[in-house]
Parts: sequence; C-alpha cells; structure tokens
Amino acid sequence: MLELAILGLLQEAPMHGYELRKELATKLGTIRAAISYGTLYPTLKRLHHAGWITESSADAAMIPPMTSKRGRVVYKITAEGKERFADLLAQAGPETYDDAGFGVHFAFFSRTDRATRLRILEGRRRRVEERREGLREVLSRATGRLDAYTQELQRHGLEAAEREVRWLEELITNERSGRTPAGPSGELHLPADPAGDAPPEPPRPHMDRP
Amino acid sequence: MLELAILGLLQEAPMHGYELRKELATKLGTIRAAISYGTLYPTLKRLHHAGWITESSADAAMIPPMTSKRGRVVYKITAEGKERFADLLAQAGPETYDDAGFGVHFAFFSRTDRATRLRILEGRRRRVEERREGLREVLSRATGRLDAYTQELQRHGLEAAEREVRWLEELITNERSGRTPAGPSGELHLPADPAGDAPPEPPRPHMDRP
DNA sequence: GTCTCGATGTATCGGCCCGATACATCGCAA
DNA sequence: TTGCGATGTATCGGGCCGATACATCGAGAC
Repeated sequence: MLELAILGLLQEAPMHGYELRKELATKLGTIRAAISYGTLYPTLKRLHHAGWITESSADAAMIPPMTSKRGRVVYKITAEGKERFADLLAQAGPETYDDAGFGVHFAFFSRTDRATRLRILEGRRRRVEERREGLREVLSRATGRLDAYTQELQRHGLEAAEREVRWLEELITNERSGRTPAGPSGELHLPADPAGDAPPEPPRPHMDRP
Repeated sequence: MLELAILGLLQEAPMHGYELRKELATKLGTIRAAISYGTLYPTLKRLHHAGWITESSADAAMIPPMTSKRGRVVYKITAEGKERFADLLAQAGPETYDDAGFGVHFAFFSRTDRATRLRILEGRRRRVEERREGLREVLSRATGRLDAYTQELQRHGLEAAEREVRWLEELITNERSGRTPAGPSGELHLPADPAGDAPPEPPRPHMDRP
C-alpha cells in the first residue's frame, strides 16, 4: 500500500524521505497519522532495488521548493516506476477494499479513470456492507450475551458503517452522472496538479452535507 | 493488544484457538474483522511461555458448550494471567488510544473501574480531537493544493472524527453521572457475565440516538 | 454404503509496518 | 557560544497479516 502512495507522490515531484513523510501525512491524514521511518526507508530501499525509483545523493542542483540546505538523498520516480504506479492504480485486489488500501486508492482518484473509480467504490461498498451486516447480526443476537459496553461499541461501529455506505452511494451516483466530489460548502476544486493522462473531469458537482 | 483480548476472553471460559478466534471476531467486530491464525497461535504460544495461560491437550473431560468432538488444545488462564490482565486493563500507554487499542479496552469496560474508564475515554477523546484539528488545518489550507477527491476524503474523515468526539463526550458525561451505555432504543443491558470484581453499575441510562 | 464437501482445528512462513532508538547537521535565539 | 528544535537518514525487534498446508469429523449426495 505504501508503495502505491510513494510512487504517486514521487510522480508529482522528486523528494527526500522527510518531505515524503510529511506529504504522506497530509494526503493520507485520514488513513494513518504519519508513516513511520522504520517503514519508509526500507520501502524506499525496496522500490529502489526494484528499479521503480532512483536515489540521487544530491548536493548540486537542488530543487528550489525547500529551504534547500544540504539535503541528503533525493528520490525520483523512473519510467518503470510510472508504469508500476499505473498498474497498481488500475488493478484491485482484496486489499484494495480495506481501510488503508481504499484510502490510498481514493487519494489518487484524480489520476484514475472513471471505470476503475467505480469498480473500487463498489468493491469498497460491498466490503463495508458485509461488515455492516455482520454487526447487525451480532447486535440482534446480542441481548444478554454481550455486556452494555460491548454492545455500545458495536452500535457505534454499525452507525459508522451505515454512514460510510451512504457516503459511498453518493460518490457512486456522482461518478455515474459524471460529477466530481465537492468541497465542504459545495464548491468544486479541480485538481491543481498538471497530471498528464488524467480522466476528463466534467464540472458542476453537487454533494449536500448530511 | 491481542494479548489483552485473549486474556480477557479466557477469563470468561477456557477455549481452544478456533473458538477464541470466533469470540474475538464478535467481540471486536468493530475493530478488526477476524484475527489471523498467523497471529493467534504465535501469541498463544507467547502467553503460554510467559506463564499467563496453560495449554492442556484435552481429550477427556471436555467442556460441554461445543459439539465437543475430539478437541485439540484447550487454553486456560492462570492466576498470573489474571493479574496480568488486570494490569493491562488498568495501565494506559499511548497505544491505548489508537483505534485498535481503544476498541479492545472499551470492549472490557464492564471489568474496568470507573476511574480508569474515564481516563481512557478522555485520552481517546484527546487523540481524536488532535486528529480532527489536523484535518481541519489541512482542509482550510487545501484550496488549490489538494484535488477534489483528496479533499473529499479528508472531509469524510473530519466528519467521522467530529462524530466520534461527540460520542465520547456523551459516554464521558454518562460515566460522570454514574450511568451505563444504552442499547439502540435506549434500553439498558447490564453485563450478563458474572464478572467478580466489576464496578458498581447503577441503573438508569440515557443515550439518545443522533 | 461410501464419498466428497464444508466446518472444525492447529500450525508455519514471508513480509509489511510500527515504535524506539541512534546519529548528524543547520539556523536561530538566549 | 551554546544549546535547542527542526531537519534528515537509518536500523532493530516485534506484532500482525495473508497464504498455505495438513488433519479430522458430520452430513448430505449418489
């Protein structure tokens, strides 16, 4: 999962580990608070070994954005890495539908074609529906078998699942009718990055707050 | 985290691995769908090695509940295991407040004293509030920097965080006024298990559905 | 009658990811 | 000038997961 996220971010710009971690945190803030270095560096090493990224021990020719300093290692995606990213984006296994997997895929939806978006949204919906049914099952049989706190936990989980299903339904409806999700007050924010082969993003969204 | 859950379940009754996994799944259904055997058996081995549980290769004197058969290994908690469970229940580190840790602790709240319950609920609330603030921060600075999908993801995450904080507030209020959580329609379900040293559970709950 | 199939049941292996920890450098303010 | 907080790279032990393998039992299919 991290692999996909890293490749996706490096596709926007080369970075070193520290930046990567921060970008990861803001882009995937919903999924995991911040990626651990104990995960990040080994993963980068793995990606490098596989040939998806390069590690340039940069000193000259710094990228302007940061305060520059004497940065250490700058990671850059390769052509094969871009292919790999596209593959990972398009193909959806079971792990695509758990919390983390879905979150990462969703975060890169603006680089995903509509058909894949729909496939993933529907897969995720199915997954959450199963979870929801499981919780309903347990709760219906629970009276006397589970204590009040455990029941309350399940009830809260059930509510979250129902809410997510509704959210997914809205997103699916919007996708089918060619809309894009809306910001908090209903305005549209088109992707700011000049991603090359992105799908056509028709304007005019709509998504009312519950 | 699993250690706490296993000890807690074995305190109710001896079981073998298969049953343990099923009980774990229903009790912690909100947290993780089902524990993997690749986690369960090594953990059981670890607990056995530490002396918290015993592994009896049972054949005679089966416990009545299940269809019995020729069960393999029955796990049983030891006196030291019960002490360990009490310790784990009472002490709260940082991992007590993440999703999994909080869920497990909460699931055993009926065996926890009120002071600890309050401490854990407040710690969790603090954690979720931090997450919520982080998301608000990102969303407020996001216009133009994040594409529509990423923003929608954050928005949904923010809403979930706000909702959980509200939920926690209610629980904390109820704890302070000596109530116990309520079922879906407001009825009270006292713990069914005859847990020995459980805290006094005054009646009359109240918790309205949003 | 027997045979296959699904539920029960125990166990290992490779791999991802985390938290703790250890360093080293840079800019700035006391 | 010294020391502190942000930046930055890296490793290690350990928890947990998914895939896999294997064995037994009860029941319905044929």
